[in-house]
Amino acid sequence: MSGPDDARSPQLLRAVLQLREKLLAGAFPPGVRVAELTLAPLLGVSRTPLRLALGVLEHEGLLRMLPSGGFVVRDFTAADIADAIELRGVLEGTAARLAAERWAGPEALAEMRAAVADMDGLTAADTIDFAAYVAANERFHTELQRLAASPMLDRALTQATALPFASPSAFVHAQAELAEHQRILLIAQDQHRCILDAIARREGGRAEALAREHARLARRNLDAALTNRAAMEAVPGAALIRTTKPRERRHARSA
Amino acid sequence: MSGPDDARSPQLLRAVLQLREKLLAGAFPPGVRVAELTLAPLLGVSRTPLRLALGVLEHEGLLRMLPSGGFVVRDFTAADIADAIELRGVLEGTAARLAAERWAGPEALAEMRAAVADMDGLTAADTIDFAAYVAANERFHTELQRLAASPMLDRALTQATALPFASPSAFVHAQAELAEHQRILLIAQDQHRCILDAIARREGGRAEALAREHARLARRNLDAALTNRAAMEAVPGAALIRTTKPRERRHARSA
DNA sequence: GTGGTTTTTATTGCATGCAATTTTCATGTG
DNA sequence: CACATGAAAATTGCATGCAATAAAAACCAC
Repeated sequence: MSGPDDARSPQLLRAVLQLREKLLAGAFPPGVRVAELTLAPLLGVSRTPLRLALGVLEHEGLLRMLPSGGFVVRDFTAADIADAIELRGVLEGTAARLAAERWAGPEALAEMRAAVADMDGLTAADTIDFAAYVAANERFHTELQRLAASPMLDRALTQATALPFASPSAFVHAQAELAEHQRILLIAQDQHRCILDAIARREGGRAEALAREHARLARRNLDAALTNRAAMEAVPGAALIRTTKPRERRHARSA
Repeated sequence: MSGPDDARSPQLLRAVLQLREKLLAGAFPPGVRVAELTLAPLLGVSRTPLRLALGVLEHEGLLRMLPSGGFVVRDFTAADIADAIELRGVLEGTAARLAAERWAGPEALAEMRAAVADMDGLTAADTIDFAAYVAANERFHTELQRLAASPMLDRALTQATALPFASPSAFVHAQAELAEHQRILLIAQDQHRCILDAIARREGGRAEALAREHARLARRNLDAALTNRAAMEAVPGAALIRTTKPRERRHARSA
């Protein structure tokens, strides 16, 4: 799902993985301070790698740095999420355009064609295998990124999709709770086909517009999920979404 | 120039600033390993904050992490820089579009108007005050970002412009060395005016297209500078640009 | 001289102690 | 009861020691 966490040392990796999981699961409510001395024994690592991990998670956007030092759990408004999705759309649109302009060789689009074919089969079935669909969807988006052949764009996309609800598959599970999920999935799949077609024909502008609109589908899912409690629960990182007004948290105690 | 380095502790800040300056000045050639024990005394900080600083610079893109641990100085191809500029164009285009859609209140555009007026005056003069122009230019781009009112986009733009040659003013100094610099500056200034006009009229699509093309001007400057040694020297971080083929650095010794 | 192996050196990653600072709690005052 | 003041506790940021590991050097066989 998220970027390459590898190439990092074991302790740091453990700390990042565990802490990220806890944060997304809502183990620490937004606004509370995450204290090193509290977390270190909890995660089974020392303060040094833990501090690095906190920096990583801050960079990912899950934590916010305090001016006086230390970190607090971030919260996200619906507007934040909408903007994150919009940003992903812009970046994937650029990836689609670059892919259309840059692919070369007869086999260049084979992998993407395979991913689309997979999803074709899955969406045609009566009951949808969501896990398999998510896998194929990720494959499609990863391939899009690869075809763009732009390390700089890679970096930007990695950061943009690091936020859990900005990832391409963020709302797939939530869709299962929605009445119109079958219809939405069919539309998404048609967009996949059209994007691939535009790339194959080197229609960069069309590919970009389509990829943007494809992300907008996630935005619509967000709007739908915001009025559907069961759907919202299925969104990763739901615990970090601010539902109430900027309420006065008298004492946002440490955790 | 770059993002908010504040809110970080003094030692870390010192390390980041000094090391970044040294890297951009070319104190360490690309490919060499930056060893903590070598740098710590050089920068006057301990290894702990230095390690954090290395992480920051890696995130900025100036350093690359080795699988075996440690960091090496990155190098950049012309294609990398072109893509970084293209990416900035895409993001600033999005900022311009959002600004057009979102600004409110009679005074919202005052600051941007002032920046444009400043540059109008400066470009009309016989000899151009480059320092003042750079300042006004930064003001314009900062204001564009503010008007977009999107924290997520802010993050992406901050990362994208962190690379020295991707910053909006990266090639202004290099322009001074080019024969056609006066003409280029006039074009750039006209683009500023048009972007502002499009935002004021809420013509989002036009604002986006203009901002993209505005970044393309930097791309043209890059192409020009690549064939002009004096101009290239004036580009920040020129020492990190790979000019030769991926030559075999037998022993890229530590520094 | 070249290639492979062992020894030596250098470097990173981690743990922990300490001082400075911030935050919290308690107390007193209007 | 609100608010300012001061003391106590907690927390961060930094420095440094140590073990594991990677890189380099030395060495030897061919």
